[in-house]
Amino acid sequence: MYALIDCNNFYASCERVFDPKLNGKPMVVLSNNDGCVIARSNEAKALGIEMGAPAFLNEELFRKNNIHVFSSNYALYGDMSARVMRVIFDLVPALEIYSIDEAFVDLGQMPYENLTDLAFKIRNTVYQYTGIPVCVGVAPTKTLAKIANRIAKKRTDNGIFIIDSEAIQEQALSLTKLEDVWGIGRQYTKLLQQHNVHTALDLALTDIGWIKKHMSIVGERMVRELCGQPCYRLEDQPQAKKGICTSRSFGKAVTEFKILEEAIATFTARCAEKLRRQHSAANLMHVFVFTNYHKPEQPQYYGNRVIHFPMASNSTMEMISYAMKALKIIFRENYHYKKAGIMVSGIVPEGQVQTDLFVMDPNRRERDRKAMAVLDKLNRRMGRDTIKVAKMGYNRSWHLRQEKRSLRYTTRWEEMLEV
DNA sequence: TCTGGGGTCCTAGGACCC
DNA sequence: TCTGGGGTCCTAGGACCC
Repeated sequence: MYALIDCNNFYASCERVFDPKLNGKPMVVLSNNDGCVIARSNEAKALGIEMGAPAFLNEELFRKNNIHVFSSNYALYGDMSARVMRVIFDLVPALEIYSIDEAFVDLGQMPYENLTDLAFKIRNTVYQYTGIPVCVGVAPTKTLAKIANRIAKKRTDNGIFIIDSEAIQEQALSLTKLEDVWGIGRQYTKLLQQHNVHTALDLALTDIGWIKKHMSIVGERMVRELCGQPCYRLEDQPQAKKGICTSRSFGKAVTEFKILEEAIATFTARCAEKLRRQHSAANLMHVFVFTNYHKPEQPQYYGNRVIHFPMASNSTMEMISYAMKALKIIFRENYHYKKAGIMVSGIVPEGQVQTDLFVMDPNRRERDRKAMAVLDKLNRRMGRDTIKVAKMGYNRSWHLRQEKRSLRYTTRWEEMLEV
């Protein structure tokens, strides 16, 4: 059996832990740059606020209903997530962290009474230790555990739902709409509805050959999982990423080359950090800049350039020097840039970098490696960008708009909650 | 003034290898 | 008479997830 543990309205719940006045009140959390609604409390959902709704179109609605609005505070959510995961990990044999607010657990052959006890124990302990409410769904496959969790959230009072018999499984499938199945997106919903498939139960009963033909092996696995046949195991060892991207929309449009340089240098430094954290190096870098496509009346431009490194790298200094060259090539005067980013790929393990006989001075690589190790250590201990490359600058004009961010209660001494 | 930021996997087709 | 049988790697495009 698998359990899926999913935090309720996670970002909203994190805010409530440190400001209990918000309990029972409608509230939303906005995306980076205060753009879209990305989390809603139940009260906000009940008021009809849609996921992904642009904030500036809903200001009236927010005001009229006294909805509390927050900028996203990823320092807080990331740290709270780590705490929730640690609490769960202490109670179970193996844990797969699936997303910032979800985890799968493999429960093996545990008997029913123990499953129920464990599910309650997880729910109660996480709430007691972190203040975050979670729901637990238990079923013979991951896809069914997703469905069980959904039912636990929407249709139970105690936040637990266990699929442990064929009768319950069939009932759970018949209560689940097609588009709510894990792996069914917009396109497959359209395709399947044309073939008179409307619920998860209809999908489970669809001819597997037809599924394979129209939805590939991925669809076949999904249908088998719905029938109770496990096709996915617990992945408790996180895999190294195959591509890493750091990109941001700017708080306000950028026209100056120098400011764009600082943004690109900063994004590159983040990508290099992420590479070093997973002990990888990249062979390719993709640099891109955008104007604002929501404003078709302005001149539009999309500039992008791919750089092949002479040797795979994860050195912030080296990568920034390549990124700056790419930016010089793609930059055009007189455009209002709204977004930029860096993507790295061709990722290899740090210890398996194919060396180049002619290009790079091996002494410099070794010097960079040591410098990066010291930089990471200092920045981990003293805070991000305590030591940084000068090109990343001090100009904050391109930074995110975050007008309503709460304090970083758990990661900054100076922002700790005062009682 | 104003619309997020990350990821994964699969398939088909083309170019190449022996 | 009548044109083999195996592979790999890369890219683009399309689907999906949180």
